[in-house]
Amino acid sequence: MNVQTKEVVYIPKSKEQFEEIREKSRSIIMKTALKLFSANGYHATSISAIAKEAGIAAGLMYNYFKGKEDLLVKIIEERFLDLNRYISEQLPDEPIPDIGEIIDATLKGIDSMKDSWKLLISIMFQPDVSQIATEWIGKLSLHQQEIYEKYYVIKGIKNPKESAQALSAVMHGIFLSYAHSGDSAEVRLLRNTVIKTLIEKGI
Amino acid sequence: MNVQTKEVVYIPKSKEQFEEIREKSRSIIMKTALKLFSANGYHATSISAIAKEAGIAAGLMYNYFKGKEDLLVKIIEERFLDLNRYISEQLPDEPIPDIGEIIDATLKGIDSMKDSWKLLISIMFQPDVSQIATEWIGKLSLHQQEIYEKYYVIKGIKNPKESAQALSAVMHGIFLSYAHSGDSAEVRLLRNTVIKTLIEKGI
Amino acid sequence: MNVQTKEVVYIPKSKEQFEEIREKSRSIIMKTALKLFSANGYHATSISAIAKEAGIAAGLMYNYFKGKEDLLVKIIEERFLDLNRYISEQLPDEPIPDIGEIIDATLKGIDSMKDSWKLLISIMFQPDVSQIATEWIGKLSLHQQEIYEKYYVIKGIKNPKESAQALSAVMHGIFLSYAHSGDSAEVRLLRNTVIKTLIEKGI
Amino acid sequence: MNVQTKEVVYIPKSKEQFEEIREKSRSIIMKTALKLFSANGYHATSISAIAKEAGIAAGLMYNYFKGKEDLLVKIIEERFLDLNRYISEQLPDEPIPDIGEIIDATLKGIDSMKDSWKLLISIMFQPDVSQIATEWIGKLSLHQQEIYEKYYVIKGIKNPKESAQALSAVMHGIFLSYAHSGDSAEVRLLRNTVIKTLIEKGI
DNA sequence: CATGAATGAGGTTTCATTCAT
DNA sequence: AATGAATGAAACCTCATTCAT
Repeated sequence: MNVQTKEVVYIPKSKEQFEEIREKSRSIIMKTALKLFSANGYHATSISAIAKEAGIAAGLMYNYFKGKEDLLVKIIEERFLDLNRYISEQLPDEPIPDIGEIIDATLKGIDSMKDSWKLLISIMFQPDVSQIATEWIGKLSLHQQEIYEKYYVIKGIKNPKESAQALSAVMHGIFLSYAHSGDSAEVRLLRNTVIKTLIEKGI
Repeated sequence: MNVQTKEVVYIPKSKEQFEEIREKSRSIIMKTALKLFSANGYHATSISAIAKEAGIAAGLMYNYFKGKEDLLVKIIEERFLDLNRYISEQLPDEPIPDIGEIIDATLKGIDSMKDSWKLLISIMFQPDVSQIATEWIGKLSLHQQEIYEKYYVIKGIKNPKESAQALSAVMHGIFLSYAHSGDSAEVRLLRNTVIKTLIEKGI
Repeated sequence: MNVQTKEVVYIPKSKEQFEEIREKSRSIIMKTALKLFSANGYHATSISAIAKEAGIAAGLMYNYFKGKEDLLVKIIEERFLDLNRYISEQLPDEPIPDIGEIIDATLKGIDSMKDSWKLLISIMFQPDVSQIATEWIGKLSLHQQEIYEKYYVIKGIKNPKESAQALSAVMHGIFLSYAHSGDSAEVRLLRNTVIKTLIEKGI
Repeated sequence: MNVQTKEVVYIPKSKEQFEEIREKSRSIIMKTALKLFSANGYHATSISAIAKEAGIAAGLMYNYFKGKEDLLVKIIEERFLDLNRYISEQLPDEPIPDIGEIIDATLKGIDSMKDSWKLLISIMFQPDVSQIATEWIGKLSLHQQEIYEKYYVIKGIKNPKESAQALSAVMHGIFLSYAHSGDSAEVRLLRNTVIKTLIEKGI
C-alpha cells in the first residue's frame, strides 16, 4: 500500500496544439469560402456548401466566425492587408522608383490576388452586404494616393496633390476594369494609355 | 369543379386595349423592381416587397415574367436598349461630332440612368445571377467602339481600330468608376484626363 | 365581328372570403399552439410540431405571426381578455353580489380556461420568454382589486383599499395554487379558508 | 493508437483528496448553473455559458452529470434538501413552538434561498423539463403538513389532519406568491392574514 | 387579368454532447 | 481529472412559386 506506481495518464492538448488546430480549421474555412464566394457569388454560396467543400460540419464555422457576413468581412480584410503588404514589398526605397514601376507594382499586386479581386469588387457594389469592402477600397486608394503624391513631390511636379488624385482616379478605373475583364488586353491597354500619357507629359 | 366563376356578357376589348393593360402592369412591376433592386440589391429584394410597393398581388408577377431572375434580365435588357438609344439620339449625323462630344454624350447617357447603372454593374459582378448583364455591357462596348472607329477613320487617324479599342477600354474604366462613385469628382477627373490626352494628341 | 359573346371568367376571392380563410387558419394555429404549449411547455414545442399537429406547412405560421414569441404573446393576450370578459359576465350589477359570489365568479372564470391557465402562469416564471404574461397578470390583478374595493366601499368597510389589497393577495395565492394543482382539494381548501375568514369577520 | 500520454510516477492520492477535488468542481458547476438558470432561465442558459462563467471547459460537466437535465435535477434536489434541513434547524424541540413560529421559520427558510426559489417554481411549471421539482414540492409539502399535524395534536385541536391540510394549502399559496413577487408586501399580507386568522381562532 | 393563402425547399444558426488527447 | 474542437440534429425563419378562385 501507498506504493509508488507507474501509470499512464491522458494529458490535455497544450495551448499551442489547440492554436495550431484552430489556425488550420480557420484557414481552410476562409480558403474554401473565398473560393466559392468568388466562383458563385456571396449570396449564392450557402454555409452548408462551404462546409461540404471544406469537409467539415456546418456548425464548425460558428466556432470561428460570428456568422456568414463576419466570415466575408474577415476574408476581405485579410485580402486587402495581403495586397498592401505585397505592393510595399515590391517597391524599393532607393532609388526612387519611377511612376511606371509604381503603377506596375500595384497592378502586379492585384494580379497576385486575381481570383479574389473580382469578389472584392462585386461586394463593393452590393448594397445588401456590407460597407466593409468599400471602406477597404477607400483605404487602399488613399494609400496609393499618398505614394503617388510623395513621388510627385520628389520629382518636383507642381500641384502634386491634384496630380496624385488624378492618377489615383485613373488607377481606380483600371482596378475596376481588371475585376471585370481579368488580365485581358483591355487592362494592358488602359495601363499603356496611362503610362504613355504620363511619360509624354515628362513625368 | 367547384370553381368560382361568373358568366359575363363579354364585350371584347381590342388587342390594343389588352396590350395597354398588360403593358401598364408590366411596366409598374419592372419600374418598382428596378427601384428596389437598386436600393437594396437583388437578393435582398423579395417578390412580395416588390408587389407591396407596386400595389399588386405577388402572384401577378408570374403572369408577366417567368420568375424573379427573368424579371431582372428583362429589366437589364430594357435599360441597355434605352441607353444605346439615348446615346444615338444625342449624336447628330452631321456635322461629324468631335471626340469630346462623343464621350460626353455617352457619359450623359449613363448619367440619365444613374440610379439603375449601379445595379447593372453590380449584377455584372455576380456570377450567380446571370451573364446577361455582362453580355449587354459587351454589346454596349462594341457599339461604342464602332462609333469611335468610324470617327477615327473619318479623321484619318492611323490604326483606327486599335485606337478605338484603347478609347473603349478607357471609357469602360470610367463607366465602372461612375457606378462606384456616382457623379463625383473622380469621374470628372477621369473624363478630363482622357479628353485632355486625346486633344493633346491632336485628335 | 364585334359580337357580344358570353364567356366564363375567374373571379378572385372577395375580401370577405379571404378574411374568413385567414381567420380560420389563424384560429387553428393558435388553438394548436396553445394545446402543445400547455402540454409540453413553450420551449419544448417546436414550430414544426405545431404545424404538423395543425396539418399545415410550417411557413404558414409566419403569415399570421411575426414569430414564435409573437404567437405566444397573442395567445396570452386573447386568453386574458377572455377571462376578464367571462368574469364580468358572471357578476350581476344588481343586486350587489356579496364577496363569496365575487370570489367564486373569479375562480369559475379561471376554471373555464383551466388548460391554458397553467401555461400562462408558467410563462410568468420564465425570465427568458417575455414579460407579457406578467403584465397581463398585473392587469388582471388590478382589475380584481378594483372590484373588491368597490364592494368594500358599498359595504361600508373601513380601509377598503387595504382590505382589497389583502384579498387580492390571497386570491393571487389561490390563482397560483390553482395553476399548480388544478381543480384539486387544495384549491377548495384555500377558497373555503378565505371565505370562512371573511364571513367570520362579518364581511 | 496515437494517444498523447505521459508516464508519471503516480503518488496515489487518498480517496479523501480525490473526493475533495471532485466535490470542488461539482460544486462550482452547480453553483454557477443555479445562478445562470435563475437569472436567465433553464432553456436560455447554455452549457458553454455555464462553463465560461465557471472557468472550466464545457466537457468537464459530463464528468459529473449525465447531461444538462441531470444537472438541473441535482440542483433542485440539493436545494430542497437544504430547505428542509434549514427549517428543521430553526424549530426547537422544546418548548413546542407555536404556529406563528412554525410559519415564520418556513418563510425564513424560503427567504434564505430566495434567488433559487423562483427557478424551482418555474421548473415546476414546465412539463418539458422534469417532474422532479413537482415531486420535491410534494415532499416538502408533506413534511410541513406533518409538522402542522403534530402541533395540532399536541394543542388538542380537533380534526388535526384536516386543519393541517388546510394550513398546508394556504402555505402553498404563499410559497408560490413568494416566488412570483419576492419578499414583497404581498407576501407579508398573505402571511399576516393567515396568522391573524389562526390566532383569532385561538390556535 | 388578378388575388393572396399556402406550400416546401432551403437558408442560417444554436447547442448539447462526444472524443482524442 | 480536464480540455475544447468538432459534430449533427434540430431549431427558427424566409421566400419564390403555385393554384383555386
